[in-house]
Amino acid sequence: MDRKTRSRLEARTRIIKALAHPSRLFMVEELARGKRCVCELAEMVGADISTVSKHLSLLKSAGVVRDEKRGNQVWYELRCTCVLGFFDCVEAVMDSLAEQEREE
Amino acid sequence: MDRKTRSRLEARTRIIKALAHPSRLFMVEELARGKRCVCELAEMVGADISTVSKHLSLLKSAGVVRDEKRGNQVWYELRCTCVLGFFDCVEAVMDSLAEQEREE
DNA sequence: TGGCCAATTGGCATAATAGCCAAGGATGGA
DNA sequence: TCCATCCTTGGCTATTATGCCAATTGGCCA
Repeated sequence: MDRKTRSRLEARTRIIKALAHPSRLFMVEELARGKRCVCELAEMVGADISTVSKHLSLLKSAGVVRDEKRGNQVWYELRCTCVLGFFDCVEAVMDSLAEQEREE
Repeated sequence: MDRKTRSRLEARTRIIKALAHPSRLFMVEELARGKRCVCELAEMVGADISTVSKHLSLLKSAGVVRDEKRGNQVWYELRCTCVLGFFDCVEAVMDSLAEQEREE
């Protein structure tokens, strides 16, 4: 694996890692329905606001979401709805895994 | 976030996490071209065989790949090619991120 | 049986993540 | 100006992930 390939894969990995957490998946699904502010998401996720803020910051730096300040609130929105396409595939893999386990 | 939702998201997370590593991405792309044995992949990735074996074991338990013993070798193959669809989306997110950075 | 090769597993050290509390910065209203 | 609210950041600990070496398993062949 040469340096160029590795660098390309690391860039992809940053985005995939950003999605690889239950709370972040939850927020992405929620943001697919519309903009939400941090305190709303924190309430829904059921974690400390600082934790949720860090999750959002991570999603933002990965390019998955975008933020917008309004007064003293910060609203987040999905930047790329194609991310939702991930989930269909993930479901397919899960079905495939279930099938595999039945085989054994 | 209720218990049922969390459990569903954790299941999805397992699969996404399995893809969230440069070497594993590399192997998935390589397996998209056809079956490969562990030593071939280890050679290509440029890591210790034991490391590659653990990566493959992780991908397998996530349901992304399947293995098949032939003599004293083990061949791996993609179980669900839809995983490749991830990458198109990832590219889109990366483009979107580049755009975001130009804006700022 | 003994030796070799492929692969997995155990063990360990290091690095990266996650989550909370506390502190700080910004905004809006009284 | 003072205070409350919203959010982010720093700091810390606990957990998890990574990658190597060493040891082990399993198959093949002489």
